[in-house]
Amino acid sequence: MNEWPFMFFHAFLVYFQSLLQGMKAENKHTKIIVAATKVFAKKGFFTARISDIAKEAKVADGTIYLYFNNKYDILLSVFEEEVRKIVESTEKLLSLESDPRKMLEVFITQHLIAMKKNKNLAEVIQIELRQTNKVIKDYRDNKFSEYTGIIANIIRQGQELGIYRSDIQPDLAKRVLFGALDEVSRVWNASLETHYTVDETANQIISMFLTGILLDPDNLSE
Amino acid sequence: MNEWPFMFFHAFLVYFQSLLQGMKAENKHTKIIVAATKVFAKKGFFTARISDIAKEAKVADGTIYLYFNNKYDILLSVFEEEVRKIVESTEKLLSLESDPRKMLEVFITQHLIAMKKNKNLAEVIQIELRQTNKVIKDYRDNKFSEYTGIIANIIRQGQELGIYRSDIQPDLAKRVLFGALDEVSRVWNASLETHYTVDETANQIISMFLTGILLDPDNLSE
Amino acid sequence: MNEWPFMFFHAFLVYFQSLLQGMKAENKHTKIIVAATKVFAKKGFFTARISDIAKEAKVADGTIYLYFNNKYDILLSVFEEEVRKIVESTEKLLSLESDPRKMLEVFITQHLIAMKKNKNLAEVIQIELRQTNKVIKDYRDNKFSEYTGIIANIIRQGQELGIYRSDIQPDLAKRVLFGALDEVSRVWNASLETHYTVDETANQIISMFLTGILLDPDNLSE
Amino acid sequence: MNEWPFMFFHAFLVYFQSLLQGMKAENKHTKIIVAATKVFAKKGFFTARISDIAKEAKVADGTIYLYFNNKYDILLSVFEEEVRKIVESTEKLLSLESDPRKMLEVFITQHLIAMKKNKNLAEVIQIELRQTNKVIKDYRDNKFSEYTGIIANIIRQGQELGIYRSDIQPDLAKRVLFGALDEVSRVWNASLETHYTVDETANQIISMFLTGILLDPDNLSE
DNA sequence: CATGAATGAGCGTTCATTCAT
DNA sequence: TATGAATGAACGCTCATTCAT
Repeated sequence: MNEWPFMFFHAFLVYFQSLLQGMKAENKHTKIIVAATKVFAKKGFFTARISDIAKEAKVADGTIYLYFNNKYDILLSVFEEEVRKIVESTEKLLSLESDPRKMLEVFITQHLIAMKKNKNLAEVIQIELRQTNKVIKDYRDNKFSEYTGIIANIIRQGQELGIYRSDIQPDLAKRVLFGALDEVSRVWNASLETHYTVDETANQIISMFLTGILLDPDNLSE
Repeated sequence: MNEWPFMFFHAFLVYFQSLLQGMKAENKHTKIIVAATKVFAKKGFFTARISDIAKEAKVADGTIYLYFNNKYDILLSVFEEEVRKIVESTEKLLSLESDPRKMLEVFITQHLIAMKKNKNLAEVIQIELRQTNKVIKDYRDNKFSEYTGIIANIIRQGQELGIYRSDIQPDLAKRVLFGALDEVSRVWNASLETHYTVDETANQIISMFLTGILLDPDNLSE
Repeated sequence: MNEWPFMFFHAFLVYFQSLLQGMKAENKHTKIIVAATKVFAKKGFFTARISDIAKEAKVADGTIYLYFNNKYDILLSVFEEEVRKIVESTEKLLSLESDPRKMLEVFITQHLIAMKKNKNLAEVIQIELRQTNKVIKDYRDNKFSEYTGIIANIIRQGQELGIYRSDIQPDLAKRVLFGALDEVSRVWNASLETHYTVDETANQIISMFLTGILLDPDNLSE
Repeated sequence: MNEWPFMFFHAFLVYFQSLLQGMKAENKHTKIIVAATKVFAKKGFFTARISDIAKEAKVADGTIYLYFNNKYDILLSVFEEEVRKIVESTEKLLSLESDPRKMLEVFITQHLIAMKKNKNLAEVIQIELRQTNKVIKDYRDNKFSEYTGIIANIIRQGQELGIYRSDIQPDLAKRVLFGALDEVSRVWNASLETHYTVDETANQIISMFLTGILLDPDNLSE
């Protein structure tokens, strides 16, 4: 039998199908990630049910296990995906700036914007950072520390340029700033009370972090 | 089987036990709180088992339900108890100071000391603040906000005395400071890496919060 | 407080309770074993559901896990219990005999009686021997081989007394006899067709195993 | 996307594939049977997964359902196929013999050889005979009894020729012999311990079954 | 009050089977 | 026919809570 036409067009077939399937698979994976982000944010990791995520993603429960190993794997994926996205967009924005003062302003502003826009994201970071098993934490913190590491790097650059105080420990300052930002956005999600706008909040935090809260810094308590 | 002797002496037993109960009750409640604090800190709220707490407290599982309505009620009690204690000790310390600058130093220092000394406490606050059902959160935040409210009050006092910048929003600043402190202590517990001492950390945070990280505050980015 | 009466009668109390609890626990454990034997026999290990066993034992599903680690542990316990019982009763009967010929008759007869009387037992042995994971099999076969080992021992005794042929391998003969007995009782359970009585069957097997099926053993095929 | 080329050549594809199907169908069916035999033997019916069989047969999971109705149907087919093969080869061998003594020797020897050579076969018979639902059992036993029926027939022939004892029940004897053979081969597969060779085993079983284990059959226990 | 055995609702996960391509 | 992604029913097991003693 001459198999030539078969093989030739089989190539086409495979090609077209791969186009479709790539999209399909991507879509389903993404759909589950998006759904899980929403559900985890709303109910927390432990209270969230696999069936909630499945329903939200409009797939069957079993389908989730075609894309993830287990419930925790979903959380991990959601977290890494969200962190990846924010690291990426942050670095893109920062590449446009060279002044470490401006860079911190950009970091602070975009973090707050991101958290405000995507409340799920804020929640999932909260959950991931505090809700899960310590054993696995270290690995993830390494992953996550890419993000906070950006702050430390900005500060180091500023110190080299003589803009930031050299007695400041960058690794401590990065926690101070991240903690401040995180707590502020936590409250946005947790409480129903009205709060300051993103701009106002960003300005205050920038100002506090850069110049402190003292009216007259030269006049410290004795 | 003749049950008479059993029942007869059971009466004795009950009587003797009742004698002990006045003092015991207090002790049991406390013992459970202490045990729960330890267990929640170690395993997290959802991963902690009632039987873990019971074992740690050396009581029977059922006994816990004589003192608490349900698992969540234990967490709430633990949280409130811990917050009560820290609010109390903080206010006692602050009552000895009048300079708002000194007062912030005291607050920062004692918070870090408390979290370092009692890692369980830090964990439980983390858990309580991020791990539990939103519906109930508002109530507790009100309860908890007594503590962060202290910061806001100090700042307001400082503003009235012209020490702190009047453009700073005290309710925002309290979150910024609490967030910074909380994140720093979270990392102490979460990671095994070595980190700065309490003193060093306190000094850095005090300095950052009061005067900012700029070397020359007058020379802001254009 | 004088604790003497308390402690004295507490001893009574503990004693009485231990009597009750020993019985209770024993009863529940036994109830589950009995129920599981019935259910496994009826449905097989894999088709049997924990809830079936619980229902049969009139306990809650969860109760089963107070007495057994997992489903397989139940099967193992059932098997060991049944084997223990039959080994025990068999050895009791055999201790009354000294003639190895009689002993084999006793073994064969009591095995068939036991299987006929307790069809569940026959089934559970079948299941256990063929239905479960090979990895664990060796351990259990060691346990089970106590029973078939009885046959080998009888044969060895007979060989020493010059009653049984010395060219017979006891370890092979024990499998031959056990296999024959087992297959016969398997069919009793599996098929609905009428079959020979226990006595008739026992006599036939005794006769076949001892003297073979040849009319004239001296006249073997050339 | 223009789907025209895809659809056009899909028609080709289907056409070419249809050409292959006559021969392929046979092959696939056989491939699946062979794969299933292997997998069932290795893991047992319940532990075996359809996907295991599919992988072993190098077909897609769904393909299996083009040839079999369900998982149990596969087992049934495997069993019948294996039994068919062994019945066929056994009868071929037996047709060369006329002496019922020789015939039993042939049956015993070839059964052990077959089980030793094809451990899968032994396992599948074990599984089929003991692992599956009773409801369906009778049908299959009828099917399977073709094989054990051979033993009964040999014995009946021997009885008619005055070679085998006329008091022996052929239907019982067939179970005794099959049970013995089956148990011996079960142990070959189940345990890792060394065991007798096929020849040695066959000789022992032949000898036991024909002449019994007594040294002097005339000297029965009183 | 104290106990801890018992309960049973509830969930994560598996896998035989289906079906669109 | 062939594929394998998708389905969803079903089950083993856990653990907060109850209650008889």
